[in-house]
Amino acid sequence: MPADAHPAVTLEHVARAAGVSRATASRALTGGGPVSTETQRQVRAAARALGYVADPVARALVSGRGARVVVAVVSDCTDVSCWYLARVVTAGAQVLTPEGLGIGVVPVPRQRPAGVLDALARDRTIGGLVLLNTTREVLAELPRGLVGRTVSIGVGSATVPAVDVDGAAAARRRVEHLVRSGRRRIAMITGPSWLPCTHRPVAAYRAAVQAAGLPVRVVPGGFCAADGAAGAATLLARWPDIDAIVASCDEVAFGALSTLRRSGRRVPGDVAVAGFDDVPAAELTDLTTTTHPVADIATAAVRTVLDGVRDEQRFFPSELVVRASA
Amino acid sequence: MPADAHPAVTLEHVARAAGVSRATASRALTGGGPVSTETQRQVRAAARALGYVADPVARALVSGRGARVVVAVVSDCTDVSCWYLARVVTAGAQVLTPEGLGIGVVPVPRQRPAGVLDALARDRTIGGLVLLNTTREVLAELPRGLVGRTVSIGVGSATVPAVDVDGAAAARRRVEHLVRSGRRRIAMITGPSWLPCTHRPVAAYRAAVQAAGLPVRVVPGGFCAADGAAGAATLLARWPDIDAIVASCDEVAFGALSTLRRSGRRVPGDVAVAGFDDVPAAELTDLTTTTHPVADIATAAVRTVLDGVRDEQRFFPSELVVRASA
DNA sequence: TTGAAAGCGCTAACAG
DNA sequence: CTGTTAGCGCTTTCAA
Repeated sequence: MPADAHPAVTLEHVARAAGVSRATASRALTGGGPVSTETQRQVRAAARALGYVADPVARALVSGRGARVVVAVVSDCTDVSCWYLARVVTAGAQVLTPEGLGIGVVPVPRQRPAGVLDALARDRTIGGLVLLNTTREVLAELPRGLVGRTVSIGVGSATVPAVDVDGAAAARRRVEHLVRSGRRRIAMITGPSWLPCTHRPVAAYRAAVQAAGLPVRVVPGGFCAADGAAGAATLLARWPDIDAIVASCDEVAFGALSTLRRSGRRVPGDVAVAGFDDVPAAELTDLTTTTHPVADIATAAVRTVLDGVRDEQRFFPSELVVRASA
Repeated sequence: MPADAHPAVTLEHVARAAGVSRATASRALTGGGPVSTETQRQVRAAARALGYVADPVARALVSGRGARVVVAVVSDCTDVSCWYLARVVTAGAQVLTPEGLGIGVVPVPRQRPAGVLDALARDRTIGGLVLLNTTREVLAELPRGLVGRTVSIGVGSATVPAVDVDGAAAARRRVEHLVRSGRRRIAMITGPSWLPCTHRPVAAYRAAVQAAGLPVRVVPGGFCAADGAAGAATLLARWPDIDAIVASCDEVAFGALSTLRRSGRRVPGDVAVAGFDDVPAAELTDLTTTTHPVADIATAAVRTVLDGVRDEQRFFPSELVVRASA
C-alpha cells in the first residue's frame, strides 16, 4: 500500500498541539467529562486548525456503538414500500456519509420481531436504529439496549422519538379541496390497518367530511395498486354514487383509477381521485395528490439518532398538488 | 447500559475452543498467513459452531480499510439520476448489512474529481468504492490506494472492474422490435454525451438500423424529461417524417411523449416510442421499454468490491417489455 | 507452522 | 480538572 499524502490527523496530534493528554483532548471534544473552559477552547482550536475528524471506526470499537445506522423495516412482504424505503435509505446515507458513518437495511418480521431486534441490540457494529412502518407491538419489544439510539419514522412511544409526515393534514387538505370543488360523496381507501401511523389520516378524513356535513365512506386498503383497485371496486359496489376517492397513497390511487376506468367512470368527470406521496408517476399521469417530504423526514430521523434524542415528535408538512384528477 | 443476552462471540472464544492462539485463529479464518490444513479445519469448525462473525469495526480499525462502502456519484447536478441512485444505494445496503457493513454516498464533481477522490483514498473509514456514472478521466485520476477495492457501475478500466446493464442489447432489441412492427424511420435520443457508458447503446442503435437498411437519425439528449422533450422537438424539426423514437431512458421517453402530444402526433399511430429502465411510471403510462436490473447490478458491484476483484467486466441482460407505445 | 506481543484510534476507569 | 493506564476486537510483525 503506497504512502498516502496526509496520513490522517489523529487525536494524538490534536492533544500534542494543545499541550494536553489524549484523554483530556477526547473529553474536550466529546464533552464526555469535566474539562476547564480554557482547555476546551484550546483543544477545539487545535482540532480545527489541524482539520481533525474523529475516526468513527475507532470510536465505535471502544464505545461498542457501531459505525452505522440501520433502517429496520417492519413488514410482511419486504418490498411493499420499495420506493419509500429507497428514498429513506438514500437520504439517510447522505446525512451519515460526511460523519464517517454508513447506513444499512434489515427487514423485521411484524409478527415475531423479538429475534431480529435482540440481534440488533447485541450487534456492536450498529450505532443507531431507524424504525420504518413500525407498530406499537414492535415498539414495546424494543430491547432496552436500543433505547436512546432508536427513532421511528411513523408512530413513536414514550421512549422512542418519532418523525413523520403530517398525514392528518394531508387527508384534511384533500377533503377540503374536494368539498370546495363541489364533491359531496367523498370516500376513502385507507392504508394497511395494522400500521398505526395510517390511523391519523383516516381520523382526519372522518372529521373533515363530517365537518362539511357529508357522509363517511371508508374501505380498508393498503399501499399497493392492487389494494387501490380492490378498494375502488368495493366502494363502487357499496356506494355506486361516490364522486370522489381519497387514497392512502399514489400507488393506491393508480389502482383505483384503473378500476374506475374499467367500470366506465370518467375521472375527474364522474369521480375525482386524490393520492398521497407525489411520486414521479403522479405528475406524468396528472394525479392530484399531496406531497410527502421523505428526504426531509429521513434526514431528521437520522439526525435524531445521531444526537441521541429520546423524546420528540415531529411532523413534516404535506402540500396539496392540484392536477387534473381532482 | 444493561447486560445484553449473549455478549457476542469474539475471536478469542473461537481460538480457545479450537485450542490455538488468537493469531492462529485469525490466520485460519482470513487466510492471511501460513496455517496447517488441520488447524484451519478445526478453527473453522469452532467458528461455525459458535456462530462467530468477525467484527468489521475492529477489522477496519486495524487494517485501515473501513467499515463501509461508499457510492461515489460522478455528476454535474447531483440529483440527475435520483431514482437510479436510490436503487443502487438500497440494493447495496441490503448486501452490506448482513456483513456488518454500511453504505454511504458522496458526490464527485465531474470536472475536478481529484480532490474528492484523494480524500476518499485517505479516509480510513472507507472499505471500498462504487463509482456511478464515471468517466475515463475520473478512472484515470483514481488514487492508487483505491485500486483493488473500487468497482464501476458503467465503464471500467484496466484496474477497475465494471458491471453494467447490457445497454447495447437493450438498444438493439428495441430497434428490432420497431422494425418488425413496420417502423422505417427510427430515431434515437441519446444519453449525456460525456458519459461513456451511453456510447454503446448509440453504436448498437446505429448498427441495428443500418443492418435493416434504414437511415441513422440521432440527436444528443440526456437522462431528464426535459432532454427528451427538447430531443423530440429537434427530431421533428429535422426529420418531420420519423415514425419511431428510441430514448436513452424512460424519463427521456416521457419528455418525448409530451412533445409529440403537443405537436399533434399520435402515439403509437404516428410515432412509436420506446424507453429504457422500466420504471414504475412506465407501466402506468403504457410505455414500451426495456428492463434495467439495477438491484442485480448493484449487488454484483458491491460483491465485487468486497471480494477485491481487480478485473472483470459483467453485463446484465435487459429484456424488452412491449406495451402500447411501440 | 505457531504463539507472544504490539498496536490501529479512541474512550473510560482510576488516581492524582 | 487532568494525566496515566487499560482496553474495545482484530491483524500482523517477530521470534520461537
